[in-house]
Parts: sequence; structure tokens; C-alpha cells
Amino acid sequence: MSDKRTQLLEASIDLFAEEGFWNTPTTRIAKHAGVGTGTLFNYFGSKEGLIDEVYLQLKKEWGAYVLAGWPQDASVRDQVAHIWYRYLDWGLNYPDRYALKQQLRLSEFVSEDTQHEEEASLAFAVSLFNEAVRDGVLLDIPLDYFSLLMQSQAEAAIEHARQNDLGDMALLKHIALSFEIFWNSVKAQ
Amino acid sequence: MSDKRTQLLEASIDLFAEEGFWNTPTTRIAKHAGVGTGTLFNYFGSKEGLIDEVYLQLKKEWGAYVLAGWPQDASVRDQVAHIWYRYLDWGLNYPDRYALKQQLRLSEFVSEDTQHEEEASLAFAVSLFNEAVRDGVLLDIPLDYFSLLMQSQAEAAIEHARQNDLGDMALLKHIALSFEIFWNSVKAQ
Amino acid sequence: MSDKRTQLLEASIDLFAEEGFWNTPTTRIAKHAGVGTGTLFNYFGSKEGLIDEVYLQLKKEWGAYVLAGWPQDASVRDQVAHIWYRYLDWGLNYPDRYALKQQLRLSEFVSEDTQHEEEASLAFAVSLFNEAVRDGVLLDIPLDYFSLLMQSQAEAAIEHARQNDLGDMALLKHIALSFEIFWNSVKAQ
Amino acid sequence: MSDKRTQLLEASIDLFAEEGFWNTPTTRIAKHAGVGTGTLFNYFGSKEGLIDEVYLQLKKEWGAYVLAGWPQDASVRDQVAHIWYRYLDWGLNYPDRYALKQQLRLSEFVSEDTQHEEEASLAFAVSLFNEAVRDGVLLDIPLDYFSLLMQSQAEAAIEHARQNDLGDMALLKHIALSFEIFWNSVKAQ
DNA sequence: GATGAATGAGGATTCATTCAT
DNA sequence: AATGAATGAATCCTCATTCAT
Repeated sequence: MSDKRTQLLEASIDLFAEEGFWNTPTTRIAKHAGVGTGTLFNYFGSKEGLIDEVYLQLKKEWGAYVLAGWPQDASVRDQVAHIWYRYLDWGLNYPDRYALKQQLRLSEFVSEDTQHEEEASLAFAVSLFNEAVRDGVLLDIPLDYFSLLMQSQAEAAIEHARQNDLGDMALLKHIALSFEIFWNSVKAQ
Repeated sequence: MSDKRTQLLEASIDLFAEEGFWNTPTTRIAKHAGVGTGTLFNYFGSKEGLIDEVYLQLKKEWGAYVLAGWPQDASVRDQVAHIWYRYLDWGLNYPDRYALKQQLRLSEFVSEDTQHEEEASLAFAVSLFNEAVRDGVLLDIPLDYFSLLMQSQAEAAIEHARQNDLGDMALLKHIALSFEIFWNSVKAQ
Repeated sequence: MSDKRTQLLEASIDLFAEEGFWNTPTTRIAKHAGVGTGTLFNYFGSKEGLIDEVYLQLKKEWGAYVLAGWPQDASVRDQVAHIWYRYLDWGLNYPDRYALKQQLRLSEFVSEDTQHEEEASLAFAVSLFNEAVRDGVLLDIPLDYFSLLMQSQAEAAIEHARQNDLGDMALLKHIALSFEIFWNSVKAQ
Repeated sequence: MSDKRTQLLEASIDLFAEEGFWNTPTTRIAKHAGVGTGTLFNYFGSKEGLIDEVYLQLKKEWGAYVLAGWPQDASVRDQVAHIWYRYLDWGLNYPDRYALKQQLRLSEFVSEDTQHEEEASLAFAVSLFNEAVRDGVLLDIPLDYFSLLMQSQAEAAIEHARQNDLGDMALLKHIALSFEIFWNSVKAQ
């Protein structure tokens, strides 16, 4: 994992967040990263290649953040809650990275393959989910739908928090409430 | 509402859906619309202006579709269900338009103002929502959060349906289930 | 001499002086003149045609101004002085028009023919000049050189006055001096 | 002073002289210079930037030409005469460059700053002028007016020569006469 | 590997001019 | 005669990518 590679990825994230990736020429990225233009192409082959890698990088960072401190022995509800809180935390603590990740998710710049690449964190939660379903704790729905529901509701919660610039107290209340709502939607009735 | 204006909007939607708006030069749009290049700029001022208008157009179409046949005298649950079904219907019947609308929502191409422009349909549902909360039918949460939740879960449902290419039967079941899940998340407990 | 024709010429002079003629689209001229775009072309055929006419118009205005009050019975020196003073007056009273006329004189926008079109005022001074030469009052040089000398020195005097923003007193002194200098250059020794 | 930079300046002068700078697209300049279009913009930033530099280049060339062989120990009259002859020489030997320089001087294309940039040659003649005034050889007028007078009369002389296509003999006579006329206008009486 | 000057295809936008009304 | 919406050729400039050093 070369140093310059990392510098280029960081520079890209900085600049994409500021100006959008379509307003950010490769030359500016290279300059901001402190390397030559050619170097960018040595590492990533093309601008699209770079963007793909940026997206993967963000997914990776996000995944690591979400899984950190996973309480493997807690109840299903608490395990899910942990992911939920970490998810919202990341979105609210790294608004630029979050926004960029969201944007890249649907972007025409990111290749299809990269877009659909499995998010590590969830692959990783498969057995938890399957057990919970079998034990009658969660609704019996496809895992991928469960994960879409979680993702979309988490995004709604983040979006609401960002749009309303909540104070500390209100924010905590909102996060707790958002989890209740989510849980009610997926718990077995 | 001039003829050429409409032709340009239609042509844009077609081509943006096919190739992405950033791969679609203004000249191609104009040609596809059967007008001169200059005309595009007479009507929309710039490519960005055009994209803004495309987004507004899609929102408008979508809003009209969702509200069609609204059962004003039904129960709250049925009214919400109606919107839900129409929402999913639109997303599944007009996949190109839906995908484009989603993409534009977060795009750097669409100006902030345009992005936040009130969606008519919801403004319109305010009193329904307020009454439902007062009557203890719905959770007492901010309207904008309610609407984010509805939107995000509907999108998750659409996304799931599209990714799994469900047969007619399974599709109907999925839609019904998705509404149950949504309803459980927002109904007063 | 139609009304609209005049309006268009005036509008052109206004806008050319403000922004330069190459930054002034025909549509803006027409709008500023309060007529339709087509009308401009009805009257002048092309933008170049319009600019030609603007130049002729300025030459005409200038010529009329310079010749006004011509003291036909005064001495040669006084007659020349009269033209000198009027010339400088015009340049200083109508700085926009003066600057524009200067600029058009060499511009690639003005057709050769129009550029060389005889300036009425001087044609008109031929006999005065010829007599003065014969009488030994002026140097025996070609008339066209005489007229170039007069023009160029007058422009130098105007330029100096403009660049130095002279007060009333100093300005009068400058003008008087400038004439002395000119006269010394062309009077028979 | 890169090679390509010079090629671009030369190509510009060639083409501007032939067709006028406003009829000369950047692509044609680049092609004529044997470089890519982008290169022009790498060096000059914009077409206007290029034109500015062309103007400066012409001023520089002209200044060097005019000052070459300056007879520092000759009389004031001879020193001034030297500049006079060199000035006319340049104008007559390089008609294209001269015409272009004249045209650019007043053009809206050349930025104000560039237009007013001090001409080295004259800054350089300051002490000569001051001494001559103190010694009662030249009229006591502001230096900038002196220089405007010199410039304008030299231009008149060049203009006359060009318009009349004089033979060698007549040309020499004209140049000598033009200097006498100029000298009479500025020498102390 | 690293560089960055050079490239030139590609694209948004302008604007003189036309012509149907 | 007057209009102004429509046109599309023309042009400036950008920027991903290459390649000689």
C-alpha cells in the first residue's frame, strides 16, 4: 500500500467533497496530493479507476467503523442497535465522506461491478441474521431486503439530523427514536 | 408550455437514462429533440439549467402519478397505503425515469434550490398527517422525518424488487409486505 | 432618415463605448434601441454594415462640430486655430465618441472603403490650404501630409489632456500651447 | 523563453497581420505554430492573454530596434534625430508588425495594464530630455507630452509614406523633412 | 517508478443572421 | 415594414491521457 497511493485517495476525497468529482480535474488531484499527474495514472489507470477505488476505500472505512466494538455476545437487538448507532455516528461525524459515499453509490462514474461489490460488514452479519430469523426474533424476509431497509432507514435518520441541526440532547433522542422505529419495522410481530 | 421545450425535456430524459447526463452532449440532446442547439440554450440557459428542469419535470410527473385517485375519505391507513402503492408502481413502471430521478436527487448537477423545492404531494398531505398524529394513529414525529422514512423505505422496496426480478405473484406479495413493514414502523404502538 | 435608424445608431454608440463593439451582440443593440433584432438587419444588412455607418456618423458629427462657426474672413492662422480649438473641444467634450472614433479608424471591423472615405471638413479646406502655401504662410508640403500632421498632433494634445486630468486654467494653457507647437511645425520658416 | 512560446508569438503576429486577430481562431494559430491547441493555453491562459503578450513582444522588439546604435555623445538634436530615423525605419521595414502594433494599442483586446506598461526606450531618454530642457534646447513641456508629440508625428510621417508609395529618393526627402517639421515643433524658439 | 509538458478530441456556449408571421 | 424565435456554424477552452526524460 504505497504512500502515494494513499495520498492520492485522500486528496481525491478532499476535493470531491469540496467541489464534486466532476469538477475536479486529475491535475488538481495530483497537485493536491503532492505528486505528478502521471503518477495518478500509474496507480489507477484512469480517472474512473481512481473513483472506483475511492468508493471502495470509503466503503472499507465505513465498514471498519461500523463493526468496531461489535458486541458479539449481546442479544440480537443489542447487536443490531450497535450497528445502527455506529452507522449514524459515521454519517454524522464524517459528513463529507458520507455525502460522497452516497453520491458515488448511484453515480455513473462508478463501474457497475464496483457498485455491487459486497459490503464486508453485512456478509459478516449473515449468520447473526439467520439465527435471529430462525429464533423468531426478526421477520422472515430476505437478507438483502433487510439490509436495504436498514440502510435506507439509517440514511433517513442521518438526513433528518443533518437537515435540522439538532442540539446534543435532541440528537440523542432522535437517534434512539430512529432505532425504535427501525426495530419495530423488522422485528417479528 | 412550448412544444420545443417539451421535446427537449423528453429528449433529455431519454438520453440521460440511456447514457447518463454527463455523457450526453447538448448537441445530441438538441438533435434528438429535433431542434437547433441554440434553441436548447434559449429555453434553459445552460446545460445545468436544463438538468434542473428535467429534475423538476420528473418530480412533477411523479407527484401527479402518486396522487392520482387519492381516496380522500378512506381511513388513514388506506390513504397512506394508496400513496405507497402508487409510489412503488411508478418506480417499477418507469424504471428509467425513476433511476434518473434518484440519481439527480443527489447530483452535483442539480442546484441546491431545485433539490430542496417542496414536493407538492407531501405539502398536500400535511393535514392528513397532523390529524393522524392527533388521533393517535401515527407516531408523533416530525412530518419531514415521516416523509423521509416513507421515501427511503419505498426506495428500498423498489430496489429489492428490481434487483430480484420477481414474478407477478411474488411481486404483489413483496409490495404488500413492504407496506406492512413500513406501517409497523410509523404507526403508534 | 428614419427614426429607428437613428435609434439604432445611437444605441450602438452607447454600447460600443461602454463595452467595445466586439462585446456587443446585435441583439443587445436592438433591445437597447427598442426595436426588433430583424430591424437592425433591415436597415444595415449586417453588423459590419452597422459599424461602418456608426463610423460615418461619428465622422459626420465631428466634421459638423469642427466646422461650426468657421471664421472665413480671418487670417490663415486664425482659421487654422479655429479648427484646432474645435477639434480639441470635441475630443474633450465627447470622450466616448472620440475614443470610439479613434478605435474604429484602425479597426478591422470597418471596411477599407469606409475608412478612407474623405473627411468632408478637409476637402473643404483645400483652397484655404493652397492659398496659404502660395502666399508663403505654410510650408510647401502635400495637403494629405499636412492633414495627417494636424490630426496626429491634435490627438496627442487630447491624449495628454485626458491622461493628466488638467484643471480649467491649465487646460486652457495646454490647448494654447499645443496650437503654438503645431503652428511652429507647419508654418513657413 | 521556451521555444514553443516563441513559435506561438510568431505565428500570432503572422496571422493577426494577415487576417486581423479577431478573425484568427486559436486553433489556426496553434496549427501554424506547429503545436497543439492546448499548448497555447498552457502558455498564455487565454486568447486575450496571448494578444497581450503579442503586444508586449512588439513593443519590446520595437524598443530594441529604436535604441540600437544610439549615439550617446552626439548633440541633442542628433540623438533625437537618431531615434526619429530608427522609428520610421521600423515602421516602414516591418509594415505588418507596425500596423499590428498600432491596432493593438487602441484595441479593447489588450488589457489596460498592458496598454500602459512603460515603454522602456522613453524611460531611458528621461535624462537626455531633462538636460535639453534645462539647456534651453527644447521647449519646456512635460516629458509625456513631448513623447506623445514625437510618437504621433512619427506615425503621421509613416502613414504618409505608406499611403503614397514614395520612391527611394522621395522617401529620403520625406523622412528628412518630417524630422525638420518635428524639430521645429519642439525646439526652443 | 516518477514526472509534467504536450496533446487534441470533445463540448458548452455564443451570436450574426434568417424568415415566417 | 417590423418582429423575435429559431438556427447551427464557429470558437474558446478543458482535461484525461500519454510519453520522453
